[in-house]
Amino acid sequence: MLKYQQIAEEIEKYIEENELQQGEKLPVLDTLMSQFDASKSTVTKSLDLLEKKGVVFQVRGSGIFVRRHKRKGYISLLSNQGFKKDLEESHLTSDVIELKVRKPTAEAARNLNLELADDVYYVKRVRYINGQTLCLEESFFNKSIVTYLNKEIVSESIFNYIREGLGLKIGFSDMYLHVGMLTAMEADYLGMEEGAPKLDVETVFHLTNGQPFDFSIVTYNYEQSQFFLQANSQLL
Amino acid sequence: MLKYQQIAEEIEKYIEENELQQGEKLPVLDTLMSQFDASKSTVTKSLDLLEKKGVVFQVRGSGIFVRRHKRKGYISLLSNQGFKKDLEESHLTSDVIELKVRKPTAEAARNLNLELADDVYYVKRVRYINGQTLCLEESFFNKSIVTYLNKEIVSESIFNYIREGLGLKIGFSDMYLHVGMLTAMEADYLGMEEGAPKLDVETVFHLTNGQPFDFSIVTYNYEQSQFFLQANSQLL
DNA sequence: CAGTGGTCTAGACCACCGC
DNA sequence: CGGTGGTCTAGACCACTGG
Repeated sequence: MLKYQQIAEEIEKYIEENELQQGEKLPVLDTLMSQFDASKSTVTKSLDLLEKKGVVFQVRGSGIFVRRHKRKGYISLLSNQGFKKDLEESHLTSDVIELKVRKPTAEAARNLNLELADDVYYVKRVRYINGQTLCLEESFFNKSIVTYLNKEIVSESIFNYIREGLGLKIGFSDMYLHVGMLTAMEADYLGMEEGAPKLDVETVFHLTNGQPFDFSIVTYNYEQSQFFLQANSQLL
Repeated sequence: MLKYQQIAEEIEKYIEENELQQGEKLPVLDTLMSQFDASKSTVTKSLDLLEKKGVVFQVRGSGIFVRRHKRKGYISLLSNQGFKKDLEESHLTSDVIELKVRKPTAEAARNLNLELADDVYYVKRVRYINGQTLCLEESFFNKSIVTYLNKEIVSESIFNYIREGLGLKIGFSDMYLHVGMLTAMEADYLGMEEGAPKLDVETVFHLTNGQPFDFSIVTYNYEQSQFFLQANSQLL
C-alpha cells in the first residue's frame, strides 16, 4: 500500500474513532509530516485524497478541518457499485432473477462498444434493504472481459469478484439519471403500483485502461431512494 | 492564475478545439513538461485536475487519454449551481416569484446552523429551459453572509454575484436527492399534474472556510430531469 | 525491456487568515 | 506579522503496459 494512502487511512480512522465533528481542526501539516515521517507533498496528497472523498476540507492560512454530513440513511451516489459504505447498519440482500449469456440489446451494445453479435453476461437482480425492495438491477457484462459468472458470485458482490477473482482494475464510470414512472413489470418486481415514481440510474463502468466492461440499469423504488452527493466547487 | 490551472485549461481547450474523442492519446508527460516549461509535478497536478473533472484518464505505463461521455442534453449534477456548462446550447431563463427577508424554516435553520430568530434572504424562482419549465427553486441565504440581494441579481446568476459582487469564496456543498410526487402547489408552478413524479434536490452550500451560507430546495420536472455524473473508483 | 506514468523527497517561495 | 496551507522545482526511484 502506498504511503499517502496509508496516511489518508490513518487520518480517516483517527477522525472516526474520536468521533470528530464538522469543523473540528486536525493537527497542522508540520505535525502530520513528522508524525507520519513523510514529506510535505506526501501529506498534502493524502489530504487531497481525503478532501476528494469529502472527509476533510483545507483552508489556506487557517488549518485542516473535518467535513461531515448530517443525514443518515442516504445512499452515496459516488461510493460507486456497492453502497455498503453509507448503509453499513442496513441489511442488504439480493434475489437473482436471471443469469445467462446472451446478445446485448442495442442500447447495451452501444454503451459497451460491442457488436450485436458479441456475447454478454446478463444479470437481473432485485435488491432488498432491511427486507424492503430497494431496486431492480439489470446488468450487461462484456463477456470477453468478464469471462465467467455463476449464481454464487452474482448473489454476492460482483465487483469484488471482478477485482479479486479476475484481477481486473476498475477505473471510472459514467452515470445517467432519469426520473419516471414504473412500468407494470418493474412495479411487479418491486412490489409497487404501476405508474409510481421511480429513479433510473444507468451506469457504464470502465476499467482503468478505459475499456467499458459493464452497463447496468438500476430502477429504484422511490420510497427508498434517498441519495447523497458531495461536491467541491474548485473545479472552476 | 496558477500555472497548473493554466496548463489544465490549455489542455482542455486543445481537446475541445481538435474535437478529440474518447480514448484518443495526448502527448506524453515529457512533451507536456517541455511544452509548458513546467516540472513533472506541476503537469501531473494539471492532469489530476482534469481527471477529477472527467476530461482525461491516465493509465500508468501507457499514456494519457481523452475521456468523453456520449449523451447530450444531460445536466451535470456536479458542475454545481449554474448548469450552464453542459447545457450551453439550451436557453435558460428564470421567473422570480418571491424575494424577501424573513425568518428561516426549522429545516433551513438546521442546515445553515442558524437560530430561528436569525434573518435569511428567501428566493423562490421557476427556471425554464427552452421555454419549458425545468424546476422550482427555493433558497435560503444566511443574511449575515449574503448581506444584500435584489430582483436584478436574483433574476441572473446569484452565485456569480456572491463570488464577484460580494467577494466570497464558495467551497463545497452537500446534496440530498429524493424522488417523490408533485404537490398541488409544485405542480401548479411547473405546469404539471399533481402526483406526477419529481426529483427534489436539497443542497447546502459552504464557503471555503466551511460556513454554510445557502440552503436550497430544487424540485425538478421529471420530463426535463436528465442528470449526468462521472465517478472515479480510485477513492477506495 | 523500453516507454510511460506514479510516488516521494527536500527545500524555496508564495498567499491567505486571523490575531 | 506569525502561522499555516499551496505551488513549484529537480531529481531519484518505482511500477505498470505493451510490443
